[in-house]
Amino acid sequence: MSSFRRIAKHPTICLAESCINFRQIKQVQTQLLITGLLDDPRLHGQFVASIALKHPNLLDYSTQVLDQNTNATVFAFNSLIRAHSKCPNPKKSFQFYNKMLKSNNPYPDNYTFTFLVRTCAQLLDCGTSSAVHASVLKHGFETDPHVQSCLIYMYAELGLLNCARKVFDEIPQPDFVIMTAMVTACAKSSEVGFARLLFDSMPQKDPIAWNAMISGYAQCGQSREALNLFNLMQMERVKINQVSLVSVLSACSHLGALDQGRWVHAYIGRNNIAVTVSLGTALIDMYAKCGDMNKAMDIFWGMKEKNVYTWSSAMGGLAMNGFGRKCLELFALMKQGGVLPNEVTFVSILRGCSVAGLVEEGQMHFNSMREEFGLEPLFEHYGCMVDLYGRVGRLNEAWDFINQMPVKPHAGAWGALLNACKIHKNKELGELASRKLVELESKNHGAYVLLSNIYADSKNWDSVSNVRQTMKAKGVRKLPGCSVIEVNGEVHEFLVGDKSHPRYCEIEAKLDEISKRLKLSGYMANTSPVLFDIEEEEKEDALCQHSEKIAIAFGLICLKEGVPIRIVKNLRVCWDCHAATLIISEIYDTEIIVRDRNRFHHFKDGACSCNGYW
DNA sequence: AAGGTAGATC
Repeated sequence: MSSFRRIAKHPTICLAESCINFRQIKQVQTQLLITGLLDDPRLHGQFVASIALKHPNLLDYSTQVLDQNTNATVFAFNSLIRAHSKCPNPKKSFQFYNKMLKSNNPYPDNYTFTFLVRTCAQLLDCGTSSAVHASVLKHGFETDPHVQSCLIYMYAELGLLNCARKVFDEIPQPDFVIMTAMVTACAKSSEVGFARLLFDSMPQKDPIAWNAMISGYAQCGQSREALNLFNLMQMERVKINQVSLVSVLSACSHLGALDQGRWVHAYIGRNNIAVTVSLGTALIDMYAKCGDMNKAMDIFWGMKEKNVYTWSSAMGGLAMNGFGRKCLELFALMKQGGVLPNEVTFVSILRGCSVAGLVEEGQMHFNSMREEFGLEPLFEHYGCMVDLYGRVGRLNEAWDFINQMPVKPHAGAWGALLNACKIHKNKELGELASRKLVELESKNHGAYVLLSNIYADSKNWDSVSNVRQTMKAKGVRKLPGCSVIEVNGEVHEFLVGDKSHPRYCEIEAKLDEISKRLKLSGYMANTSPVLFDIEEEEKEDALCQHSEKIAIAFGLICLKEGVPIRIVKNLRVCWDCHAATLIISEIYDTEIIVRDRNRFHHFKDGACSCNGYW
């Protein structure tokens, strides 16, 4: 006979788990009381656990039930600690722990500590966390692998990689779950290189370990590495699941790699992979960030279940692609559907108002954040409001808004004002904004570049070179412009003045041709974005070397007629490139879609979706 | 009767 025995759940407990409301639970409790079953500590524990874990809205009630048996088991206490560690007020977990300690009955066990550590990870309070870690040591559970991986997870959440590392280093033979926790911890703290070393040293890796490493790369912005590792995962024939694909799609979104993203979409269909809410959301985000908003919305409407992530992604995508009103329509539907917006949703809403120029509507939504939804506006929201006023030229209101903000204006707010000053050519306010911006972020190249653009607009070359000199003195460098274009699933990257591409001869000839055709159509180079005070002709030459122009030329060479040219740029599109691209889309009769640092530009028949404001 | 590691909106 085996000594293994499984404790079957009492039928009344099964009944308690299937209750759907408080009244039914009360009935079950009465039954347990009458039959005296609640006096049995084991059944009492099961009952407490079934309420606490299956009915999180009745947490307070399960606490009362705990007190109804003076011999409550550690299982009952642990269940309540565990249930509270997942709820909005995780601090309550400690009440039960303290109660156990005070009466010495029952004693906390290794389970107790895994739940307490999770509570700390939820609370994000360093003092509490180190106190709990001390208790783990005091009770001698530091060698329990479950407790160890929870501790590593907790320190990673707190951003204390050194502490996580210390726990890890003291484990003589970490198993692969602990290794995976450490890989995640490193990636979260941007130590993705070390994460990879650990990952490579693992003798065996399950899909979770692979997914942890891939998402680590994706979250650190190392999107190409994420894709490379995903390919390796396939070559090693590791089982791919939804989590793998969500991370890969996120990498595609960052890169703007539409072909790769489409491949993932096809893979899902080919392998009959169930589209979970997060996978669907990742697909929407990928198509939106690659500029194919129609496809993104097809998926959106096709999803049965949608949560706040799904709605926010779709709304953010619409705003980013210039469909401000559609974004607001979606918000109305979201509210009708009973999904509550969060802070991120409001960033999308305010951006939607901004691109559509709907100032009053934006004000209304901004106020509703606090009044209707109890959400405190964050820096981003204030920045969006400055942008909202500034974009339509209401610069004074933007200025007033900044000065009346209840929080200290951050770089984003001044940056939005500065951009508005550039659009509406307000030199005085622009100078002020850029001075503030530089005070906050003395290495912010964007501030200097925008300011020198403002000066260059009025051909004030002395001031332009002053700005240049300040940049040089402070060691501020302009981030080199870089444009990416995908051709046949292959990603081609071009930097400013980049001549390194193997087909540069063809590209140069194409650039020449474009330049001639532009001139024939009456286009005049707007040389103001060139920061140097050089001769006009040289400036024109320098402009032709902007990375997006090189990428467009390459696209015209390689892509079939009728296929839109899609480009992802790391900076904002410059004014000259914008003007030139408008005409190129007309004379070459091609659609050109450019994603810049902020938003999309869909160029077609000589017009752009941004209407000249970006 | 229970516990450890991976994923989406900024």
